[in-house]
Amino acid sequence: MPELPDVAAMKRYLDATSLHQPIKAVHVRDARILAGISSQPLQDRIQGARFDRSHRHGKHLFVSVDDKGWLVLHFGMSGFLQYWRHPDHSPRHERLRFDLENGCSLAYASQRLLGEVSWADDLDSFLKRAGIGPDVLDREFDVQAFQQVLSGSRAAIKSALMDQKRMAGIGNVYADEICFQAKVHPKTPVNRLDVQSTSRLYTCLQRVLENAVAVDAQAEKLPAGYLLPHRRQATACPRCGKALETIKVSGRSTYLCPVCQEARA
DNA sequence: ACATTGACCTGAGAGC
DNA sequence: TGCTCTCAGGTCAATG
Repeated sequence: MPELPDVAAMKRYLDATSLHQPIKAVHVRDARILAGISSQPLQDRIQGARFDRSHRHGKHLFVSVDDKGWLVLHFGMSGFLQYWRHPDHSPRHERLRFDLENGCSLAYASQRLLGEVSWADDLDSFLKRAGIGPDVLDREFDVQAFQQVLSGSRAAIKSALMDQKRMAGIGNVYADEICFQAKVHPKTPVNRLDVQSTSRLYTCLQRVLENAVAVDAQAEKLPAGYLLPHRRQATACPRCGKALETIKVSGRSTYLCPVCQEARA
């Protein structure tokens, strides 16, 4: 689930529920989720403090803790946040829980443990050290920046879109959507894209992600004509009605319309 | 440089 | 019901 729009929705959720409350207790329910910090130091830093504000970059959510540093949340394939009031509503795969002063709790849950929770003293150095590229919805990530991070690549465009070192935020599902909207075959090598296709990809990237953020990443609320809600049913192309195709690109399941996204390479 | 594969984990769902 | 197999929206390392 958690690509840029999903993480943006979780940021909104966290901001609306959990900021400015003193944190009474921190429960590490499964320490395997922690990376680069162990339970005790994490508890020491957070217990008694408050979450000030949050910041999203790509698929990472950073939560400022009393301006002393950042709790870093990455959700892997199956992570999410849940906030609740009554004690028996904790989510199934709760890995980390914060009990707030107001009696409510915020949990980081993750079935598959593929994400990780860590700590950063400074955002920029964290991102730099992790090699994470620019956030694709950052103002500064304009079409020139997009061309720049693609230049010299011979990779399949879908793989390049998903490469967090080039640009951060796009995952398997939205990469498919962007290619579909731009009418580009996901396997097209980057160096064989013409100027029009590249700029169309950029425009679609922005529009798709902004639309998804606007509806909190709820697939059923996306505009008509999107591919995403039809995943897994492998039905008909929402644009031309022809049968959708399922292939592998860099080992990942890929949905496309072979008519609308005709391969030219 | 790039694709592929397997690993990391834990299920859900399909097929038998 | 229960078993086995495949698949899942992320990323990393090893290999060709």
